[in-house]
Amino acid sequence: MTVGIRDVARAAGVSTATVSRALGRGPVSEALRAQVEAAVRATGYRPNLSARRLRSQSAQTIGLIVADIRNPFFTAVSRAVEDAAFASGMRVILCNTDEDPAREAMYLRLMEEERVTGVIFAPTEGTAAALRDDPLRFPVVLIDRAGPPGTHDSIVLDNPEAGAALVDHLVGQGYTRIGGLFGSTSSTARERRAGYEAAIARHGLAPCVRTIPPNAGAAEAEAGRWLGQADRPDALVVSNGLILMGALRAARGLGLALPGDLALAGFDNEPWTDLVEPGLTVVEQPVAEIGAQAMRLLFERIENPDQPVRKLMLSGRLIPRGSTGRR
Amino acid sequence: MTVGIRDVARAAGVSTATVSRALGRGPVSEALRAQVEAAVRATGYRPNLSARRLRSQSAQTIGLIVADIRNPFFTAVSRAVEDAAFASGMRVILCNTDEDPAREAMYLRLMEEERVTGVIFAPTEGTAAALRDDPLRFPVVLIDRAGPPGTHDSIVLDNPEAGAALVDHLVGQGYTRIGGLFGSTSSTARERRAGYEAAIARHGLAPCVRTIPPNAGAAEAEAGRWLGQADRPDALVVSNGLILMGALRAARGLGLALPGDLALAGFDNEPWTDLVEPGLTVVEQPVAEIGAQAMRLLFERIENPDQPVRKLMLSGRLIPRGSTGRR
DNA sequence: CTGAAAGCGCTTACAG
DNA sequence: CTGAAAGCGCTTACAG
Repeated sequence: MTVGIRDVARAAGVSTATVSRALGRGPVSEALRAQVEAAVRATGYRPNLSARRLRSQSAQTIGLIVADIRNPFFTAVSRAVEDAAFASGMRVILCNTDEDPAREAMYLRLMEEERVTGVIFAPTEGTAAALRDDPLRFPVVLIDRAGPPGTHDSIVLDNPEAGAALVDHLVGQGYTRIGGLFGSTSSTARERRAGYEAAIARHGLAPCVRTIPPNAGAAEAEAGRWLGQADRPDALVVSNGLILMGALRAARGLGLALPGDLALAGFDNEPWTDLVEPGLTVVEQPVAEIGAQAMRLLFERIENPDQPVRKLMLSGRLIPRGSTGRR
Repeated sequence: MTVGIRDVARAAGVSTATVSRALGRGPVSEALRAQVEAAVRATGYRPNLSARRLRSQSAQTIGLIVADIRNPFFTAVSRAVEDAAFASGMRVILCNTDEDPAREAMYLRLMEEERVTGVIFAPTEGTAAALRDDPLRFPVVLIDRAGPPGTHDSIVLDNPEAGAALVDHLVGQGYTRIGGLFGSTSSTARERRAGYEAAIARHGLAPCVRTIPPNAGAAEAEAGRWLGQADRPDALVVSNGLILMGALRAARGLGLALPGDLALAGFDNEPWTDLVEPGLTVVEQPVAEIGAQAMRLLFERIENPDQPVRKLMLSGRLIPRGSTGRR
């Protein structure tokens, strides 16, 4: 019923091998190539990619496994990944894990069964750690969160540096009671926290940290409790864009003025962060660059499987705005 | 080198047919099933999905073709689609078209070659129109933009109703010089404009419309020119969230106060729209519902290919906020 | 440059 | 319930 390569071969008066060569880059005379192309048009032939993959042992497929595509960081990265894949004639399988190790395991298994060309993966800390004992069967580049040193290529923000930069900025603006609200599931949040703590110590200040599931709802609830207390901090550093939004809502809900009652600073230069009043001080991540570089690392790994493991570290850019105005 | 079903069969002391049945839902005795499972574990076997697809003629794959995953509407829809696919044991291939007909055509061809189970597609108007003459070879549900009546299942917002609702609301708040800034490439924008124009006429007002490429930059530029004129409108209705953001930036740039100098209302209840000052009046689309229902329509179409074409129309919800306060 | 033939790794009638 | 065998639709040595 559906037209296969044999039908095209018959219509063109050639062998299936010639059809295959004419459609690929095989050596075919111009005359036969034209006949084949005409036959393809006449029959409406579409090659079956499953058959092609099985035979050629090449899936031409990239897996993209992220926590949640709705997180703007991953949205932007996924777009860059898809663009690079498109340019290389590859398709992208999209997977959301919700930071659930069971879903992560399921999708990693799927990637094996798909015999994917490679995978871009943002793992939870537990899964990343497990990667040491049980390395993946396909080329992979970890994004946003690096795994154990030396096991897989990765591309991450310089998180300690960025966390410290926010503290330094706040100290420079005159704040001294600087709290930190960090996500609890990712190495990213932990590294940003480490940078925060190092800078706090360097300035001779007292650290004050709370950790939460990295979503806006949990952030708003926890920040609401915290900022409602009498001994609340006068500045808050948070570890991602969703938490930043939750903290802002909490401050608004308590009637706290920014930056008079509270300074607020965080991560991800999302378009809304300069539209709110006051604008929010953030560390901008080069999101498109991260996606594009991740694909570059992946392709180079595929090209040369035995090259040493690489870790690419990008610096964030501090964008000071009104939310951290001088105290 | 890689372990196949034959290796598992050998290790389990059974035929490959039995391994296949044990891994699927075929009839296998408990004893043999246990042997097979042990052999799978021992060998680390992973079924080859390309081979399985080729043989079983079932791709278990959904294609998702949208304009740009970074548009929050498509971000949310894609998440709902992936959730539904995951629940049904299917994978999702993600495609961004940038509203480029050439990219749309390329991805539709890819879907044919993948022999996908079905596709969720947000087409440009031109491509949607072409679907009438050359219907797709796979089940498809159009989202956000319906094609020509009766050719494909679709799920859309009641756009004329929503466009009119925004005008009615503005008129009720005392505005009379209501302009419309609409995207130029989608039927969605055209329908919202039609609703705007119908309501404007019904109220005996004068329509005033400009159209632009549907992105924030173009919206900011055009709104900036428009709102800088002496005879500028006192209220603006815009056709999506990106344009809304651009228009807000333009108003801010011109120093126009909302709603005193200008009322502003649009589409998509993105999280930031109630964080800016004043909050922005929007029509909220049931984004998760749209994604989930699209998948339901798709599965039902796959189940029953000959059922009549269905068009599911969902009403938006007007959320009045400060940006359209009483004149 | 071209064709006949083998085979990628599975599933599924078919027969028992 | 189980196995031997055919075949899904391609690509690719191999030989000419």
